[in-house]
Amino acid sequence: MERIAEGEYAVMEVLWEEAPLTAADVAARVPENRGWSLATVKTMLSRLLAKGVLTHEEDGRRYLYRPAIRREDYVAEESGRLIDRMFGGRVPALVAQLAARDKLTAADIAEIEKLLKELKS
Amino acid sequence: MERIAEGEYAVMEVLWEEAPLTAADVAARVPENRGWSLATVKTMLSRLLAKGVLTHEEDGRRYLYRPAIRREDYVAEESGRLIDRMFGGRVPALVAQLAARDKLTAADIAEIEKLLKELKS
DNA sequence: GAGGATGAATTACACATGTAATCGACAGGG
DNA sequence: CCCTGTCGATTACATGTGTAATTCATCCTC
Repeated sequence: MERIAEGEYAVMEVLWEEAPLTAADVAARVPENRGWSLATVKTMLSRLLAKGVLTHEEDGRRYLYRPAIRREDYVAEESGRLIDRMFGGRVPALVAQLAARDKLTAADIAEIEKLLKELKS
Repeated sequence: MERIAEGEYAVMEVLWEEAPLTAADVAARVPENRGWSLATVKTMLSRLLAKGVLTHEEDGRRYLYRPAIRREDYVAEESGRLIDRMFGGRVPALVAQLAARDKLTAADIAEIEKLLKELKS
């Protein structure tokens, strides 16, 4: 699957949240803190189309954009890539790292334990 | 902290494994499948120096390179970044994702549970 | 029907990255 | 002492990315 750059990912998030949308709609929904102009968003949309991760259908003079890939699939791929690169593919190594950095709250721990318990059943 | 590109990261891995090293040593230790020339490795080293994530000391006419940042720190930052972007900062969401994708072996699960149990004590 | 708003497409440009080649200095072998 | 190999430094160049401006067509409003 094509890589999606960080900025482009923000556009994908918008469309995973709600689709189809026009370019203007997407621009309106992109997080404020990006500070993007409509032109910038349109560039992103073109590039995402070129990468094949978006599709568009004509709606009069405009396009309606929608994702061509599923969020879960992309997220799974990226997570896997990071775990492979940084943790030798070992998920426990990632969890150990998070633990060592105090990234796990008591609630997180409880939730993960519950998840794992259900997994085993 | 400065971002480290994927290729550059491979060079950092070498130096985290063993340091200090000369440029030639690093090149010799970079994974084969990269297929990099010595020149390429030297470019990487320069860029990593410029980013401040490596230091070098003179050794006669050569340099000896060594990491200026700790692997754990960098890995922690990158993991955090991914978890923030893709899972809204929620580690359990990441674990759930991995579970749903069958990325967790029984051994992984057992190991993680052990880890979490120790954490609580 | 003319002019402004709005769409997508095209072009722009700087910085990052992958992937080197080349250059000038110098050290060591003959 | 000169040649050759080796060093780091400089330069190169294509592609990706962030961030638009410009262009050209078209629709809507007055």
